Amino acid sequence: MAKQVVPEAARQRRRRTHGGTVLSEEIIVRTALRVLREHGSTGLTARRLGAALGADPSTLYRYFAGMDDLARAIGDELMGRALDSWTSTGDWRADPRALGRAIHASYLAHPQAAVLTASRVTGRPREIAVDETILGILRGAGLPDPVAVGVYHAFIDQSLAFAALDAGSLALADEARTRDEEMWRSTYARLPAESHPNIAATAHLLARRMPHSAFPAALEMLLEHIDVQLSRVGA
Amino acid sequence: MAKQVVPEAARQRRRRTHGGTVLSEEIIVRTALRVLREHGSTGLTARRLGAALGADPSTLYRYFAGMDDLARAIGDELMGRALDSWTSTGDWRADPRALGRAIHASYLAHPQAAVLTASRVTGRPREIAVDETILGILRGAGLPDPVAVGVYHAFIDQSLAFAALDAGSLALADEARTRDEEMWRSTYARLPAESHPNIAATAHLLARRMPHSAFPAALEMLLEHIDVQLSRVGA
DNA sequence: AGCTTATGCCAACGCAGTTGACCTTACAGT
DNA sequence: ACTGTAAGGTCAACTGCGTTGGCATAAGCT
Repeated sequence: MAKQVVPEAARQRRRRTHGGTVLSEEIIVRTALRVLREHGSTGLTARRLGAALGADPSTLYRYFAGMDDLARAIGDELMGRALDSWTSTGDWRADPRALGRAIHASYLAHPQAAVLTASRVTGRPREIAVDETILGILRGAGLPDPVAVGVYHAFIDQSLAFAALDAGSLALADEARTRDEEMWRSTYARLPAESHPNIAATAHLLARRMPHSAFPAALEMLLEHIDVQLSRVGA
Repeated sequence: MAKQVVPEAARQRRRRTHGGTVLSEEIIVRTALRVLREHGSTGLTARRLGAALGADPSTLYRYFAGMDDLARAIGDELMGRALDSWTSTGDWRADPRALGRAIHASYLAHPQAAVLTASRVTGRPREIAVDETILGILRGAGLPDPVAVGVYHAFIDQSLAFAALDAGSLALADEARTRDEEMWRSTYARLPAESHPNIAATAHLLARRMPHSAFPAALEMLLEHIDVQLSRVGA
């Protein structure tokens, strides 16, 4: 019966695996992060993870409903780490900036895992905690509820979306990544000025800018937007 | 020899498949889009696509280096459709708004395909055409080159990132999607006000806002940012 | 008409997720 | 301390995946 998954909190009888280790959701997720880092975003397989744990692949189905369920648990872990690394200062401008960067950084610390998970909203406890925190900051700053909800929505989706996109390029194999970065110097820089005048005119700027993330800039635009909204309300 | 892929332009001898159809890159990509729509973002397999084409799966390797190569071709097709559906008006504010929405809409018209491809930058011709167009709009509006490059970067990444994220929720199976949308009414709306006061206070607004995309709002923030930058330059 | 070879098909490889049957051992109740 | 129960481990096998090498055939050139 691989369909019945016992929740972590209700577990009591933990047997040893063939390899001698004692399993738990936490250990499995941590090991999965290691396997992902070592074998890439498509390298997390039940057999490989089982081998890394010293356990049979089918054992995983005692803890997760399937590989998809495991992936969501990994995403929840990254979101939790982001929130843990963040502390409130009470400043409405510094707080969302730091939290956004914490989320982005937490996912980018595990690019291969981020590729797997950042594109989905899980609705798990730690994600909800982040939501509550952001809404609290925005409402505390004085934004009317409808505006706060709109900004919150853009904030969380933007953070996750950029995390997924930036992780994608970061997760490329070394060879592929440098080839990707070189593209801006080779392909784009060599476009003739007649057919692509704007790219040609800014090629040197593009080569410097494109290998980095646009997330910080987008985040500042969001904060700027809050500024404008607050001045309209008259806070 | 499945490694030698003949470029589409150089093809001459087209044989009929067992099913009677005559193949081409375009037909394969179009059929792939159909298979993706019918079977989901993970449902595009060589065997299934072969069956849909009335051809042997291995035949695909005469046209693409592998399933990954096919995926990039699909992404290029979506980007091309976005650019084709857009026409310049000369207005620096209306043009990027319409182009951003065209990109977003083109990907969301094929959510399952977007999930597969929107997270990667291809550097293919049609993507380059979009880049050149945006840079032209921004520089034409009067932005200094460094600012224009920064805004362009945020614009293209934001469009792709949101396309990937929004496509993700749209690509969920019907059953899973409605369950996802209901989450904001059930799970979030039922959170106790003591532990989650901000979510509780705005639950009705969240339920209305969250099922929709935050991309339009983020796009407006970007346009707003251009406004501010232009006023600083003094245009 | 005949030659070349691009382009199709077939069979098979290793690996994937997943499941059902089966042990085995940790704990609860006495 | 003893024992019954079932959680939680293993094993073997299923289907389907991407991919490849060998082979057949028909399209187009001369």
